[in-house]
Amino acid sequence: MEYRSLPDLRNLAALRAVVEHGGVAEAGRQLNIGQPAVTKRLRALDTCYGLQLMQREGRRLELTVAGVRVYEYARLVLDHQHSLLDDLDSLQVSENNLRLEVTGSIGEHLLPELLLNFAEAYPDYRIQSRMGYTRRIQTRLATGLSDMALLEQAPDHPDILVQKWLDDEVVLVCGKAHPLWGCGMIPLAELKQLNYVLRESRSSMRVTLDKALQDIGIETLPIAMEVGSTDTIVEMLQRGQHVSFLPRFSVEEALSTEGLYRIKVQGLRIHRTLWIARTRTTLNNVVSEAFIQLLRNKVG
Amino acid sequence: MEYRSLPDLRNLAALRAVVEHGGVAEAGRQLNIGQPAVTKRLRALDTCYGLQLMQREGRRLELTVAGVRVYEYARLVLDHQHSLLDDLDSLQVSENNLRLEVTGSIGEHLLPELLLNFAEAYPDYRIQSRMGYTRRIQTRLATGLSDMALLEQAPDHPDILVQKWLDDEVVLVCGKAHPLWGCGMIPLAELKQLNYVLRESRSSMRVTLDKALQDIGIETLPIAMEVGSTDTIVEMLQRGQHVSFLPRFSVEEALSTEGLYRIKVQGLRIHRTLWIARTRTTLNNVVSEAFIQLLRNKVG
DNA sequence: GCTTCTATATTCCATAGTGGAATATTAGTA
DNA sequence: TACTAATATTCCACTATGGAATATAGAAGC
Repeated sequence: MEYRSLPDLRNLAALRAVVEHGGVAEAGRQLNIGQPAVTKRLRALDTCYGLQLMQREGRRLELTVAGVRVYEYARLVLDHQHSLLDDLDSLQVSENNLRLEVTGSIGEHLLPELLLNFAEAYPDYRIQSRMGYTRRIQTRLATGLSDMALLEQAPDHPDILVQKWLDDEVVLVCGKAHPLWGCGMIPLAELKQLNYVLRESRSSMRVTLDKALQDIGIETLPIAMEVGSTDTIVEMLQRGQHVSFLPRFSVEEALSTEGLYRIKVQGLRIHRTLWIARTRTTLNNVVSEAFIQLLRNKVG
Repeated sequence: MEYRSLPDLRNLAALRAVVEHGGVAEAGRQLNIGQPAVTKRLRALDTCYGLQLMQREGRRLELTVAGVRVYEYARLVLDHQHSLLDDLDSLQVSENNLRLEVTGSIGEHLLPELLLNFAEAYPDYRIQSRMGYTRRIQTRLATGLSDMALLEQAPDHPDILVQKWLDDEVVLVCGKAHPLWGCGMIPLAELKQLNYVLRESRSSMRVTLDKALQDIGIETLPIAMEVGSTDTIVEMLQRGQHVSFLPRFSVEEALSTEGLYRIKVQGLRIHRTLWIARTRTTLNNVVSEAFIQLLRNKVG
């Protein structure tokens, strides 16, 4: 490779900043360097690639066609550098630290209390938690970037150990303004009459739901919208236009404070399991033992 | 972004070289710098990421866990830099230059002669050609990285104009050692008795072939192997174990020199079209006009 | 046209970083 | 213990970097 002609990453960062902040001076401010330094970095990039990457359009600088390519490269590289740092951070394994990953719904609705309880019970141990998609979490477990995960789907990977955690249920709910509020039990056939807002179709909850519905012969529901967050769906249900299927644990609170109503459906009961997944490396880890202890007690 | 703490790309290149050439001294040789310089670059990377990336195992340097991540990042970044340079090269549009892309089979069997003829007829014009997969070619056309393409499949994109070029045919062939050499016509039903080596299933030829076979009620053939290159397949056919379906234009020569034999099949004739695709920007381009002229004449 | 305003480009300089030559250090090996 | 084949360190000439001050270019007002 043309070692001597490699661009300087700070040149690329400068280009990116100029593009994204709309000017050399502002870019300099963002990068904590002066305006002349930024100008010189743009020059250096031009020279490095042998092309003009930006040109003045009036008093503003615009990317040239080549500039666009380089800018995209800059973004790619800098974004990856960012997530590299993140990954390296996750590699800092320590004896008293557990790197935990959870799915979005679990992170929103179950994790906060768990972490508080844990911190109280084991003040010397630390849990480093983050949310992510099931897929990504699996990868991170498998590649040693995390120690343990709480999931809505059991991963199937030779290096990942799974155990059951909680029984959950997918329930049909509506808001106070909906005609079915307080309706009691409805027949199965009525499901097709309703108007749905659901989590996106690749979420674990949807996988369970779609399979369960298919089992009882319902192939499609009238879905008005697919949304990425449970809380947003709960918001939308308040309007009274729609109903939704949601995991029970995530709406427990709304149900008890009467923010949502659970519509029972004759002959429909969708059970599922929440899972604890971990890597072999955590088998003798004290923090993970303590945390699993706590996970089990909270339910017992 | 942490502008001041960005790694130097040459540090990453050094890391990569050390890993891939198995030593600091050899890496230095590859990069045309001395061994001390390489060592210092490794040091600098360690400092930059705050972690040791390689450590001595005996007299050899091995990547640490963190080192593996950084090495992967280095590869990503440097490889993309490489293809960025390639792309920038393709942006060098000029009046007398045509950036042409062709699929593998066309590039191997039809292009060489076309280019020779063109160079002779229009010594002042230049054609810059490259081979690629249909998918990638379409993208490059659409994003302005190339001007024209010769394809086995017509792209469906609003900015890409297509016109028919040649009629082609997909034919069944075998080598001299095969029992069917010189057999004349065989019945359709015998197709399932043969043993096939075909182009990979996502190639344009296969798309045509699979569709045609399906139309006459043949869902699957006994495929012994899928191979990425027509020439390799022709090699393999010489062994006499297998037969193959191949585009006629790519075996024309082998058929006439008796390197291959075409097995006719009763009631099976698979026609298809080869296409000329180009972007709107080439509409007034002199080189593209001349080239299309030539493409049409060669066929008449 | 002339001035003013705002943004980018240039120049000059102190300083930090780079690569090479020579040399020290380390781990394996006879 | 001496030898060998690696990597690490040191020192130095040289280049590149960023800041302060200053020049220049385009837009807008008069």
